[in-house]
Amino acid sequence: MSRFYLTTAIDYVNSRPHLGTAYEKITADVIARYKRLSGVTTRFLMGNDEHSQNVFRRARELGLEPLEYCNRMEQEFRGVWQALGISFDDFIRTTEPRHRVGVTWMVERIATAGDLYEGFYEGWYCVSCEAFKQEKDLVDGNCPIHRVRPEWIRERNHFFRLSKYRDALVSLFDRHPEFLLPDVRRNEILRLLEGGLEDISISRAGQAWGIPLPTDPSSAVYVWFDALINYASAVGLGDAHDARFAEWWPADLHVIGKDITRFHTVVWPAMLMSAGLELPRQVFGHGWVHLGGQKMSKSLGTTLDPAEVAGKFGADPLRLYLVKEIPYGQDGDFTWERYEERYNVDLANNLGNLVSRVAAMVDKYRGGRLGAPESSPDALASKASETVQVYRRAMDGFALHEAAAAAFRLVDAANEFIAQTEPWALARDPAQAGRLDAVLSGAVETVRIAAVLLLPVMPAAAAEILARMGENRPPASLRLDEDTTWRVEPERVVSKASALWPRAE
RNA sequence: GCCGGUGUAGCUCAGUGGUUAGAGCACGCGGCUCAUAUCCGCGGAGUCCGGGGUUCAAGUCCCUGCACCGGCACCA
Repeated sequence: MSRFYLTTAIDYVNSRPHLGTAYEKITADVIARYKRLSGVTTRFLMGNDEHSQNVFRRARELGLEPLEYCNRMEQEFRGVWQALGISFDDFIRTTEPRHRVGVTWMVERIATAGDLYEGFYEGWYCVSCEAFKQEKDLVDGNCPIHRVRPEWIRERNHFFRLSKYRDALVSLFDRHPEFLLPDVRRNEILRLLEGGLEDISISRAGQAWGIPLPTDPSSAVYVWFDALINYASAVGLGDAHDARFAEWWPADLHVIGKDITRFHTVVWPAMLMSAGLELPRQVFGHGWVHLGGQKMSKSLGTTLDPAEVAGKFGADPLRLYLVKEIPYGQDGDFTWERYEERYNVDLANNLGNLVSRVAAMVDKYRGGRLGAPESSPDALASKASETVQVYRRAMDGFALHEAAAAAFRLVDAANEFIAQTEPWALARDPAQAGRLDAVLSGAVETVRIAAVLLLPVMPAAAAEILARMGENRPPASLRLDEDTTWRVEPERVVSKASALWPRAE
């Protein structure tokens, strides 16, 4: 029995999720739903990253205990994900005991392997920020936020022997070109590896907010070293006899933003190698969603609340836009103008209107009930079958945008078919009754197949369309193989209802 | 600075060395009336960033210039 374990990056909780964060979860959700539709046992993990000094500071600003603050933020995040129809199976928080167990185990294993040593981390430290600053981030030698000169601090902490794993990583990329997609990200990492690796510090001294380093409890595990481990701790890392870990590790796919590729394809595999664990099979670094050509930035206030966007036309139109209009792996752009355009074209005019006209004709000419057609439109049936092929190939290669576009070409084919066969003319001629049944059945069947293909992208809308087309099984029980095969039903009950997506002006 | 990417219709973008370079939107014309003023068909529209080169043949390959974007290790 095949299984698929996929994850997204866990999110800092110092502010509510923005559209870019939502983009990652939506595309991962499309992949998860596609796998389930394909009959693959799927586990989809998401979560929150809570051990950050920014989170600690934010909580204090609000006069809250950090954990109390994180509890509130968890509800905020879960609320947004629910509104967007994200079908995660598990949600991990890095403050959970199961994560602490995993991190502790991992650090101990790495230490046992001889890959942990004490050293000194040096850098510019801004007392007001309580954080180290990069040289390049300083403005005239001062902290850009507090406008004060940071102190040069030398802090004793613990290093991970990342450099030791350079050759093994080069070999990994060599043997598994598919390990990191898209290719542009892979090339960047290969160049980084060519330049050699330095060991990295994985602890911070004297921080109370974090997981204590097992080998030196006065230090905390640095936040991102802590964070990466969530993928494994969520399935029971830390207990060799945990059945869930044996079942689900390694992950099949980490979906992440392109900015954190290095952590996932260099540091994380090295950590796993050191600990003697299997490596994730694949990492996909998606691009950014820009706003009107501008990079989204919290500090510049150029962010967009996904709940606000979903509030306009619903979650499914937003999901469709992000999936279909942005080639997966590249950067994309969101503007309200373009969003409204795509809503009107794809949903109001094409898919929505198609559902309306088909249902209306079955209602008007056949009282909502279609008998067995004497024949089936072969051209349309082969178009459907060809579309399914294209769709599957695209989805399997993470070309989510092409898969969505393929489904909409089938919608176009149905509209074209109706224009050519003119059911309204057939309805006027009693001698053409059999032909009318065949035409209407063919149209309904095409809409049904298109809706099955759209289930991963627009789960709620596709389910509604299926119900209107007379599909009475629950969407979760449908399977891509059998349920996208052209059918000739002895009877179809089609329901007419209000417009799915009224045109926006 | 080094490395990489992008530049194609008014807009957003496709385009394996091989007829007359395509799609969607926008625009114009025609058709239909089942449908959410929707749908279907036809059409106008391009110095494929500039310059050189390879080739029987270049939007596509090579060199070069310009413009914009990204990456360059403790930024999830």
